[in-house]
Amino acid sequence: MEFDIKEIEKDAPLPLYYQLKAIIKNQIEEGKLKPDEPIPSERDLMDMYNISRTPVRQAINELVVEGLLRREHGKGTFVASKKISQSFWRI
Amino acid sequence: MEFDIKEIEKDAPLPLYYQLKAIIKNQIEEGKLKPDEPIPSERDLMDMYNISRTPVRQAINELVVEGLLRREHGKGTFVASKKISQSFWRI
Amino acid sequence: MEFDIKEIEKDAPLPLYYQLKAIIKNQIEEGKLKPDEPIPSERDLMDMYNISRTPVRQAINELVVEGLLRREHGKGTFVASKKISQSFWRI
Amino acid sequence: MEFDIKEIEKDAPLPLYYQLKAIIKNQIEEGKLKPDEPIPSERDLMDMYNISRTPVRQAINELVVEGLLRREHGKGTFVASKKISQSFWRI
DNA sequence: GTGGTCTAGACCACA
DNA sequence: GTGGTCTAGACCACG
Repeated sequence: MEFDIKEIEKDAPLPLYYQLKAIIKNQIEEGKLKPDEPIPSERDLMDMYNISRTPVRQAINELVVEGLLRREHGKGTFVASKKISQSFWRI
Repeated sequence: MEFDIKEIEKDAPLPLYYQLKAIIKNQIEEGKLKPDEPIPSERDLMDMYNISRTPVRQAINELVVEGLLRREHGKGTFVASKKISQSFWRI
Repeated sequence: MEFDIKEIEKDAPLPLYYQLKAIIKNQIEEGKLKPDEPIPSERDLMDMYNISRTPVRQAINELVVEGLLRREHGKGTFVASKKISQSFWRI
Repeated sequence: MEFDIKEIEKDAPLPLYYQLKAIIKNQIEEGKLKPDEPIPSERDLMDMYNISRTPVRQAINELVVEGLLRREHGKGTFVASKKISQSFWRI
């Protein structure tokens, strides 16, 4: 698993969660995060970007809803296996 | 000893331990588990419901506190003998 | 709030949670922790004693059952307000 | 970590724990198990040799006393780091 | 950023 | 071979 810690701009006009969401989404689409691989834990993301829990969870939540990520309680958050379900629900 | 393996819903809004607690409680109250009979071991409950030991122990713990179960180290967990103690502690 | 970080002995015959429970209990009874004051967070206690969350929670759980502590989700764990409830439940 | 599952003879005149102890000792001395490496868990050893918990623990206990193994609660049992302590205590 | 729940293990103490 | 304790994490629900 690779995870680039690109920058988040705290003064940017874009919400923190939105920037983080874009970063994660990018890494999935670029293939740096592969299906069924774990992404960094919520706590790690908080520390990596020095942001609080709220934007981290909002970013992940939306990516889960969009079908790009899958959470497993007590285990972690993973890149979704297939993009089928994603496009299915997006209709 | 009979023990029905009703279903636990992993996506339910109710915690796993709470669902398991309700199942055990139910079987005691329906008389499927009788006083002084053993319930399945913690490891068996883990396997039966495909859950981890933590929710199993929490379910049992609470039923012990409520006076419905009694643990015996090295021997097992049993349905409490009388309901007297139970109602006694309930005020 | 004062909290003395007395020692926990990892090789002691007493379980870690039991030692921690005694430490907290002591400080309440000595008045170093006063009613409605918060005790250190679970994660702080983990760090202070270099132990895992399990014994920390077990120590606190038992003190809650004994009426010495009160938890507030999202806020913290506090010394119980009165000792009345405590002795009440003790019979 | 390598661990050869040599045979244990259940009908042998030697106690099970003694045979297991010899097997583990052998693998440490042959260097198949290296310092600070974990040995198989107690449960795994039970399953590997189809023996009960008692001989497994007795074998490990004695190797701990002899300074060849070191236990870490909740983590595992490891080959001792140095043989110094071992010979030290053996005097 | 707390407490609440859970995973997936391990060793320990008691029959 | 049970229940008891512990490790080292994770995500969840609530401020």
